[in-house]
Amino acid sequence: MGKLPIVDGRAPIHAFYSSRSWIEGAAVRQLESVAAISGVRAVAGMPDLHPGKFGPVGCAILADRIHPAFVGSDAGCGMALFALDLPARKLRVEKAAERLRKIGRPYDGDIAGEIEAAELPPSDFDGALGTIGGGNHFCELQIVEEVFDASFGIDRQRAYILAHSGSRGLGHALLEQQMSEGLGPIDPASDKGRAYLHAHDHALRWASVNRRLIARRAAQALRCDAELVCQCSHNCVEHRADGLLHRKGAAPSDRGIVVVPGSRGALSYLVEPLAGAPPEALASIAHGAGRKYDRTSMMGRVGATKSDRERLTRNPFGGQVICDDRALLVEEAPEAYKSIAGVIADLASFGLARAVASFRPVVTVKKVVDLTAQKEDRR
DNA sequence: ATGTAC
Repeated sequence: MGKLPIVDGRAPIHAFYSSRSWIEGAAVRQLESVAAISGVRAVAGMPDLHPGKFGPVGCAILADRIHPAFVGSDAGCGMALFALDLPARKLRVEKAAERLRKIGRPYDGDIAGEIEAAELPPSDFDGALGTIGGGNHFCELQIVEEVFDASFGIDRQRAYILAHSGSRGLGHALLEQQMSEGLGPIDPASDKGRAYLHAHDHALRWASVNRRLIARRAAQALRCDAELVCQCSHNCVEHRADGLLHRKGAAPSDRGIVVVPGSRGALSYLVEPLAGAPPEALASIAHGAGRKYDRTSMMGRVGATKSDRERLTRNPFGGQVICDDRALLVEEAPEAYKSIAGVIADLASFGLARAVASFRPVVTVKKVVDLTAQKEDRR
């Protein structure tokens, strides 16, 4: 974060992680820098905390004004879980992977119709609707590993889709605009504040529609239907009675069940946030495993030979990874992430959430390079 | 993170 002014003293930082969650010193320093910013009222660090470009990821920040940097470049990014009417026992990994490959290509359906049906205003970035994007985004076919609480209707006979994506170019343009204006805090009652919140809300709705369309495309590819189980954003800001609550890589704990995914080589957990959670957690929980190692160090850690790449396209459960981008395949290797079991154990021991069910990855779709389209482009 | 800077 660099040097930041300390004006009113420092806001309280509450950490909801133990030593088992591999918290880097750099991430804690970023948290302290945030707490020292004038007008910041409280900071909560989650067990998936790790350093980010504009500040810590895996935290909630309560402030007197809007800080676009705390929302980051992908407002609305989040998780959505869907149940498929597809029997888990009928799944064949190779066949499913072959069918799911097509969702890595641009959506060739009626985007304008989707935008209209969702009552979204048209935008310059609608061409990306229904696509996964890059970075840590994915669409994963999963089966149930274990059900801890049957009352939420998780059915071990069914297959599931987990979509992690965001607002694509829309959120990026929103932060770019703020950066060009100095990236300072904004009074929510000002014209600028209202304009930011309006664009932010648009990005959140767009991202939610995007995740639903990704899941629908996946279901169509698998010749079945998808039914929403839960969805939420983990990059956002909301106006509350006690201030502006920013979540940067933190899921809400006041809107029902939440998926906390592990890496593509680990289980994902559906959790129930607990009503009796301490208020210092700022109505938030962890949003995933959290990065353990930065992207640039991963090539040296996992190797770059053909056999290294082959290993990276499979997961420890016998599942497959679809990722044509070699660098991304390495950067997002399971080894780059913390233990999701440790994150879930921390959430439980601090009284923030309890596990409802766990899921195992069968096929993870990342970036697909369409060779036929490339050839056509060259002509 | 990015219809991805040069």
